[in-house]
Amino acid sequence: MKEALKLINRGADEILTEADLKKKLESGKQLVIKAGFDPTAPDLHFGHTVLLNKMRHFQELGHKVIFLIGDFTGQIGDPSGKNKTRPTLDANEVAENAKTYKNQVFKILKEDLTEIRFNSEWCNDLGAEGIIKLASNYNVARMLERDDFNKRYSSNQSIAIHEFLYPLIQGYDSIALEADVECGGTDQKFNLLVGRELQRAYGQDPQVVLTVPILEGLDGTNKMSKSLNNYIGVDEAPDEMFGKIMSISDELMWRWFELLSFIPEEEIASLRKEMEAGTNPRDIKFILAEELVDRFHSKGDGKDCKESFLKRFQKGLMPEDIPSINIEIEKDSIPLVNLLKDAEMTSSTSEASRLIKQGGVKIDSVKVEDPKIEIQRGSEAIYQVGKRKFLKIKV
RNA sequence: GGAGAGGUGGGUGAGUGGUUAAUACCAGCAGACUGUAAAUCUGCCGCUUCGGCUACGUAGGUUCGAAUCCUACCCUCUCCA
Repeated sequence: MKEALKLINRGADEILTEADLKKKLESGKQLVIKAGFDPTAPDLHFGHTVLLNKMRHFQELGHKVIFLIGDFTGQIGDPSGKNKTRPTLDANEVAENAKTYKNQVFKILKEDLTEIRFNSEWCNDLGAEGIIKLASNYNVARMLERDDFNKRYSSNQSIAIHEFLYPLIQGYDSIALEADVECGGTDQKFNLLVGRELQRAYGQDPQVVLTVPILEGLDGTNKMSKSLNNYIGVDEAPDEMFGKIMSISDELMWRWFELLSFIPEEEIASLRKEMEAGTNPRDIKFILAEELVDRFHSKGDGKDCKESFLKRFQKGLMPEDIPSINIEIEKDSIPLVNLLKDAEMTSSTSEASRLIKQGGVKIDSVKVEDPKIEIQRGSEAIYQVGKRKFLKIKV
């Protein structure tokens, strides 16, 4: 029991309440562990894995994990006026996204102890009556306690009524699933607590709320998210993943060790001492990068990445596995700027021309000086844009 | 329903008829320096067939000329009912 609690506590931000958790664990029954995911963004990144790791811990203790896809909530769409219109998903897209999730989550979760569910299963039948009944169990004053509502309310920004419904529906999911524990990021704390109260109102044993810290993205300050483009996807190629991990700040490295690594805490502490004693922080970052690449690819890939990384940057060599593409052209030659755009190495010809002027474009390791050069048909070369983008293009 | 305030490039936010593709800051990108770190410095930061073209909520209008003036509409916020 002590060990179980220790495992669950590792990397957790808050457990509400630990006494309740202990009681549930002691009951000896298989607990239902729930966590919700957005159906519109099926690509998991490292930020999500903090949560998945925690769910995995419960599985190690024999409990059942429910990976809940909020397709019902996703259908309602746009949560706040400013965020544009969120595309509403049809059943096919949802199924497609669920498949993507499946391919990704089982890199961490145990398949036999995981159920993938959709909240439309029960929400579609809720009806107006059900929603009103649900809403009657909560009140506006409490709702306004939620941090983001509070901020918007006091700074005179709009809060749409249906935004109040989201936490309620999320809570209803817990009722439908009879969840024993719900896990989520710290930013979900309020919503998770609503679930707790609603379960009580519906005569259920309230769920334990477990929050995990939000992982900072590559920039080191903002939370990792796709829209900020500061993320590492679990599906990314080994080299890409390795490179991105190496590019994080030393500060952030320790945070990632804490939240993503499975290395025992004591060992992490001694690594920190090593660094203070003069070890190159880069070498310590290698340990992190290797571990994570191994986890999301195959054992040994991390080491390979490290080797090619060293080759590339210490000796200034090209990476080994450069993807290559063919570009068809109509005339006998094509301006370089257009080629780069067509190959999607830059987003526009203007950007390409800018980068060339700034010395950021190389062909076969030779810096391009003239933004107007043309590439002849039949040529094949390795193009480099910036430090990280390499592509072999055959014209 | 009434009165008022406001909607500017990824974000914050200047700009009230004319060198304004639009001040400034942040973010982002490239280069230098490094450990593909941070910090710092430098440059860039709408698109283009390089002739131009399209941009300041939307649609019209006034004008030689509008983000700036007028009209209608849409949206957000405040106060009153």
